[in-house]
Amino acid sequence: MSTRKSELTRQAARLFAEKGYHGTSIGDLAEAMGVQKGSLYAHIDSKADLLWEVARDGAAAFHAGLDTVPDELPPTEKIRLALRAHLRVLAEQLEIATVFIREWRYLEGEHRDEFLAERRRYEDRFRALFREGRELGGLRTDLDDATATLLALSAANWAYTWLRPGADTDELADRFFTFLLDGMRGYATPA
Amino acid sequence: MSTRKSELTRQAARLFAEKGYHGTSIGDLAEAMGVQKGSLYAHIDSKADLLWEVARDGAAAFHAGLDTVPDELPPTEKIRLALRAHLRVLAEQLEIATVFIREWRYLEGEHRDEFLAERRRYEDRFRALFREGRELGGLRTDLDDATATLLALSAANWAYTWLRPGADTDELADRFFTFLLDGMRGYATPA
DNA sequence: TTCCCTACCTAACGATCGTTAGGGTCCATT
DNA sequence: AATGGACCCTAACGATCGTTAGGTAGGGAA
Repeated sequence: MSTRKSELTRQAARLFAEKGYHGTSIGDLAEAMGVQKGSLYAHIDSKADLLWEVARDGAAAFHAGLDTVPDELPPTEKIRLALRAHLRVLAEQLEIATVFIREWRYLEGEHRDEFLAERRRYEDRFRALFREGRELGGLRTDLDDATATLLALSAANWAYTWLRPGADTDELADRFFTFLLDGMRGYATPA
Repeated sequence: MSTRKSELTRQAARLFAEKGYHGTSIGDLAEAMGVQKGSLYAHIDSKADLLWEVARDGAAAFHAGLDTVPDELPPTEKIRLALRAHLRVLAEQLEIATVFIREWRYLEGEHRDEFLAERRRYEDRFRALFREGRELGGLRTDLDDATATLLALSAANWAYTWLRPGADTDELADRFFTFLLDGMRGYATPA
């Protein structure tokens, strides 16, 4: 892949995250590249394709994050590392991640279907960790793992709205993990 | 307020939520109203004003939700009811809530500032509940209430992406509440 | 030297954008 | 009968939209 093309998708991710897909014009992108807007079509077929490429890169980044979690660890430890991986991708590639989380919905047709499949697969991989934790130990045996996954992924996804690039996401992920596992109830006040 | 005007803001909320603010044209709005696009300007000054009105309605709805939580209850109970209120607003006014949560960022100038102030105030009201829980009992005395609030509000906000109108949000809120308070760790596996 | 590829240019296309001006119709109130 | 307000129309404005066609400059490979 040529240098110029990858620079263009980088700028696209930045602008789509900042101004939204529909709020970003081809002219904006051309200006960011220091080029006339017609010149962009040497690199892309359409604006929609650009969105697709950024969204696809985002999906790949999040999946790659989960891939770093070793298989043989205890389930709860894998959940902790999965949270770390998710937040790390978010902080290190915030603009691409923002497109993955928020702007993907402007995809149309096959691209949209393909994206949704990848996104569902990512959520399923996450969900499997909680099921594993319930079945193999670490988590409560009566765990509602669908709700548990929802809670964890909600926290993980919403972070794109407030996470600052360069933050210590490992420490933050561990704090979230502790909350999710142990809760926040006071010791002296049972149910 | 005239019937037509409020119908227009209703349609605006619906379309902004569905297609995004920049993805919705004045022509789309006019078509939804069964009217020529120029005719809309008898009711509004600009498209931006319309976004502002929907966002403001959203802020009012969420604040009104928190207002229903009685003051004299135990802190943890207030947190449970606050979660219920938030999810109820979400489910009952999903389109307005979506604008409140996602589309507000296309506001500009004073409207944007005013919105952000209301939003911050809402988060502060939420945060106060967790601080109260730590100080007055119910939550752990060593609670990191900033992170706790973040976790709860993340779950509450992200719900706009998957919540279906008409869902039993009270039961769902209680499930989230139980998770947040008691965690998901298994009894046989202490830290 | 010739050839091709990458990269960008200029110039324009038809469509659509948000917005405005001026006029018209209906109806309730006076 | 006259008034005024709510509501909508037509027609157009200048700007901007995404996209295309055809041409040019430079550099590395043949």
